[in-house]
Amino acid sequence: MALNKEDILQEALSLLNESGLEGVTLRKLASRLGVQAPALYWHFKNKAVLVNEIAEAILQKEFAEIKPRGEGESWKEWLIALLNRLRKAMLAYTDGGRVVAGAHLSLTMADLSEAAIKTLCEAGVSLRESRLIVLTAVHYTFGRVIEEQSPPPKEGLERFDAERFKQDHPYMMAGIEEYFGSGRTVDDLFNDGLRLIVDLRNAD
Amino acid sequence: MALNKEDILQEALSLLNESGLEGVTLRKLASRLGVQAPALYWHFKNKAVLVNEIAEAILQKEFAEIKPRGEGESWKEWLIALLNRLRKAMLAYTDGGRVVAGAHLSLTMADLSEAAIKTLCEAGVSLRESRLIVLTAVHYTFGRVIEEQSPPPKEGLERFDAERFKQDHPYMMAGIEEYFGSGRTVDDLFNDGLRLIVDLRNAD
DNA sequence: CGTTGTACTTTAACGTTGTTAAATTTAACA
DNA sequence: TGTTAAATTTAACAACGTTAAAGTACAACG
Repeated sequence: MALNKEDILQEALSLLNESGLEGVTLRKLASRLGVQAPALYWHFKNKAVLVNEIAEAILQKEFAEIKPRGEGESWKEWLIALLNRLRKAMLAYTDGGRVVAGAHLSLTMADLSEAAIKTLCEAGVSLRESRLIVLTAVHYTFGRVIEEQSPPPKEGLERFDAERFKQDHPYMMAGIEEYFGSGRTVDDLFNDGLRLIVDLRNAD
Repeated sequence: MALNKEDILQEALSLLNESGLEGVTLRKLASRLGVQAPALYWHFKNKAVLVNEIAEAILQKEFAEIKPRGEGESWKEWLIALLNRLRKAMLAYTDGGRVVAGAHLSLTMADLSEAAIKTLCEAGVSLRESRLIVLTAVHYTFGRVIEEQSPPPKEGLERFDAERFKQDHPYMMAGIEEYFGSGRTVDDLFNDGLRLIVDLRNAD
């Protein structure tokens, strides 16, 4: 019963979720599949392409098909929904942001960008602005998710004077308190930023 | 003549530029410093904190001091200039984006964010919007630089049908041609995106 | 002068990683 | 059955981060 690319990727995904990107090791992955590490080299030429395919698999779970814009839906709402799905796809796996953003040459990302630019154009936005908005929103989403998935402050990593920090960054602290104190979440924060980019400044 | 943190970081920076992040190995770094690898452990508790300090050093080269807003300068221009410096700092080193974005708990980044939010507030922007704009712009910059520093398509990495790709992504291709064909650069693209975020939609 | 102690480095080793070469098993088909 | 291609194993390599222990330098102190 020969191994199969789909199964390998499936197991790689759950290993990723359990151990993080650094934990995805060829031997661990092989062992879970009941096989020796070098066997994987028959299916992937090296680890880098394995990771690339993991990224593709992550995206594919959410973007098997890309919903076209609905009737009563503005292109802005549509684009925001699309990028929420992109974020969700990456957040679904440990280090998903780093994995996906680091994967160059992703077909799914290309299809997604193509669909987005096309949708904006067909809604009357110029080609240049369509591309600009989509690229900006995508990169924002990458940067944002990578930050969200950064490891927690690592309790006690060298002595870090929290009191001193607060004192030196009053605006940051006040801003955090003001924002989350009013019941908003990190999802809201992501979408508020997105709305800046698509120029939906005072909506919802 | 004992080693010294500054010298180690300086050498680490040049090694980073020559070999990329994966090339920054404790043995290579030690060898350049005329020392054995374990010697570095007296100065850094492990490689992770070494890399964190490398990130800090990268930022510090550009942000030893943060220029306050000038007289005739709008907060939008000021913020855009600041983020251009941030991008420049990261682009100055191989994998600088990944290194800096991956470094959590960077004091320089915190100071930078604090200064930015403060500057916007003092220019009359609300605390919430100041924070929102700054966070969004910073994450956009991270995502963008990481993408810019992604390794070149790796000539011939598995068979990749460029012709097919162009055919399947006409809007992307047209958008690229339209943009760069008119003499614009990647720096322009970065700034055009930035202007979306700070709401400077039709200015140059 | 000799001793003690702290700052810094080396030597030696461990376990783990990605990867390759070669031998070997498994499956498919004539 | 015999042959060929597909798939995996065994064995090994160099390189990695990291630790423990020993060693060196040098200042301070009695």
